[in-house]
Amino acid sequence: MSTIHDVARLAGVSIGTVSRVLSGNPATSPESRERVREAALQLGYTPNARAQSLRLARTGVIGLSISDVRNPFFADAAHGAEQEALAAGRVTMLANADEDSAIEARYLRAFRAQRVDGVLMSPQGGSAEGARSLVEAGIPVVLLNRTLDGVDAPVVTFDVRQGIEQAITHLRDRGHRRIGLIAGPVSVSTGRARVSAFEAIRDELGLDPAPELVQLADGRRGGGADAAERLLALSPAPTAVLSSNALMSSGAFEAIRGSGAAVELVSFDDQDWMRLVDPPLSVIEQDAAHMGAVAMRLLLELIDGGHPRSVTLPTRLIARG
Amino acid sequence: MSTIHDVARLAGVSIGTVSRVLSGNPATSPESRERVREAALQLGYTPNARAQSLRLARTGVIGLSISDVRNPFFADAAHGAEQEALAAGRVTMLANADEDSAIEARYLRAFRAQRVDGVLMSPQGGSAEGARSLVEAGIPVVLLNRTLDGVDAPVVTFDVRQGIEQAITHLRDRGHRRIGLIAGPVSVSTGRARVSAFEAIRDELGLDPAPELVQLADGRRGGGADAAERLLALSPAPTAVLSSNALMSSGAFEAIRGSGAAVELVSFDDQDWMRLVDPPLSVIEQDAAHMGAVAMRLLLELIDGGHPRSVTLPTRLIARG
DNA sequence: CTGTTAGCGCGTTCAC
DNA sequence: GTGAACGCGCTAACAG
Repeated sequence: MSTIHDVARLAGVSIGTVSRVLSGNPATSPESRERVREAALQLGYTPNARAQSLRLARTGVIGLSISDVRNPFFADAAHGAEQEALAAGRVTMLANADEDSAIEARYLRAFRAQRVDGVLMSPQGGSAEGARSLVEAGIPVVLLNRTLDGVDAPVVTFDVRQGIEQAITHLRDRGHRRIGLIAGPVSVSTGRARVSAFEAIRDELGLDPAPELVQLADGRRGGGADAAERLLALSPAPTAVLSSNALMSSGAFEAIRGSGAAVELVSFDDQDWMRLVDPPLSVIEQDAAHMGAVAMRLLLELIDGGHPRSVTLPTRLIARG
Repeated sequence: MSTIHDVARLAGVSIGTVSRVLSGNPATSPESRERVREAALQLGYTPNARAQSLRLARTGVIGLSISDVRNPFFADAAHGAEQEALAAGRVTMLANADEDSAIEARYLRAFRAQRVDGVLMSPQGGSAEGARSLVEAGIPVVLLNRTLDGVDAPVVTFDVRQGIEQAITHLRDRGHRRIGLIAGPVSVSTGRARVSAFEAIRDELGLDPAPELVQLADGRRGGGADAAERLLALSPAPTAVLSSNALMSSGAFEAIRGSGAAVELVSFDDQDWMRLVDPPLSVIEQDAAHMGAVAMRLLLELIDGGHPRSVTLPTRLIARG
C-alpha cells in the first residue's frame, strides 16, 4: 500500500503539496495538481483513513447496530438508515447483535474504539450499559425502535398503543372476544409496552381478561410456534391471536394450521408471504425503512451539534381475508 | 475522550507502562497494574483503535460486502460469516451494496481506506474493478457465491449444475416436459451459470428446448412476477417453473396463483414461507450460513498468509407437495 | 521493571 | 505556491 510519501516522490513535490492537491485546497499550481493526480492514479493511492481521522475530528463512518439481520423488519430498517447516510455522504458499518447482548457489547466497544462519528442502534434487552457508556463517552447515539431507561438519547419508535388498538379493534369488529397475544421478550421495551397496551385496550373493550391469553416468547420463529401451541392448549382456546413480529408469526401460523383449529392470526410487520398463505394474514404495518431513515436523519443532526427530539411513527392496519 | 496520557497522569506512571499493562505485557509490576487499571476504569478509557492500527499491522476488523441485506439468502450468509469471525476474535463490518455497483464501489473504497484486515464480498454484476483493485492493493479478498473473471481470489460457491439437475430431474420425474426458468441477471456469474446448466440438462433429458422458456429477471420480487407472467403468456405455457432465488419466487408464486394456471413452482433457497403456502414449494436448498462460515474461514486463512483453495458446496433437493 | 523516544500516515501551520 | 516540521494516540525498541 502506497503512502503519501510515495506519491510525493513520484510527483517530485513535497507531501504537503500532495495533501493539498488531494484535499482540493486551492493553494496549488495547475502544474503540480496535474503531476500529483497522475502519480496518485499510477500508484493506485488511497489515503489511509485511519491516519487521516487521527488528525481530523471526523471519520465519515457511522456505526449501525441491529438486533437481527435475519429479521426482515431490521434488515429493512438498516437499509433505510443506510440510504439516508449515503445521501449525506457518509458510510455506515452494520453490526449484527443477533439478539445477544454480549455480541452487542462487543460491537459497541469496537465502534467506540474506532471512534465512529455516531451510532444508531436497536438495543438488546438486558442491560443499557453499552448504550450508556457510548453516550457518556460523548459519542452521538440514536435509539431505534426500542427505548432504554436512563439513556439520554433520542429514540425513534412506532406508536405501540395505536398498533395494538388497530389490531384488537379489528378483531373485535370481526366478532372475537377471546384474543391471545404472542408477545416479544419483556426484556426489551417494545415487548413490555405491547403487553400493557394489550391489557389496557382489551379491558377498555370489555374483552376476555384471562391472563393466560398473554404468552411471552423470544421473538424468534420457534418461540412463536411454542407460544401458539400454549394458546391452543387453553380451554377454551382463543379464537384470534395477535403476534408481535413476523418471525414469530411464521411459527405461529404453522402451529395453528397444524392443529386444524380455526384461529384467526394477526401480525405486526407486513411481509410478502403473509398475503400468499391461506388464509392471508391481516397485519399492523410498520414502515421499518422509514423508521431507519428518520433515525439516521436525527443522528446526523445530533452529530452536527443539533438537539433533535424523539419521534413516534404511526402504524397502519391492513385488513385481509 | 481520554487518551493514554490521561491515564498515565492519573496513575502516576508513564504512557509506556500504561500501554504495557493494558496489552497484558508481563513486564509490569503488580502495583502499577493495579493503579493503571484503576485509572483506566475511572476515566472510561478505550484505546483509540485508529491510532493503534497505525502502529500495528492489523485492525481486527473484516469488511463484509453483501449484495442485498434484504435478501434472506445473503442475510443468512452474512450471519454465518460473522459468527465465524467472532469466534476467531474478529469483528466484522457489514456493507450493503443493495445490488448496485456504485454503492458497492463506495463501500469497497471505504474498506480500503480503513485498511481492514480483509474483505469478504458477494460481488455485484457490472465490473470486477472494485474487487480487483482490492486484490492489487494487497488486501486479502474472498468471493462469496459469485465468481469474478480476472480476479485472483478464492471463491465459495454452490454447485450450480447439481442444483439445476436436482430441480429438473425432480420435475421430469413428476411428468413435466415443458419447464420454464426464471433466471437471475446475467451480469452476475451465478445467473449466467444457471442458464447454461439449465439448457444443458434440459437437452440431455430431452425436454422442450424452446428458448423463450428462459426468462431473465433482476433478482427482485417484482422481476420474478414479471418473468412469471411472460412465461404464463406463452402458448403453450410451461407446466413447471424453476425460479432462481427466494425473492423472485415470491413474486412468481403470486403471479401464478393470480392467473389460476396449474403451474408447478420450484425455487432455489429454502424459506419458511415456502412450506406455508398452498401448494408448498419444492426447493433446492443452499445452506447460506454455511457458505458464509466457510468463506470466512478461507479469508482468515488468507489473512494469516495461507493459500486456501476455492470451495464448491453441494445443494439439496427438498421435495414437497 | 520502567521512562523515553521514534515512527505509523496524514493535515496543517509557519516560514520562505 | 510550496517545503519543513509538528503532533494526532499509540506500540515497541532501547536504555537504564
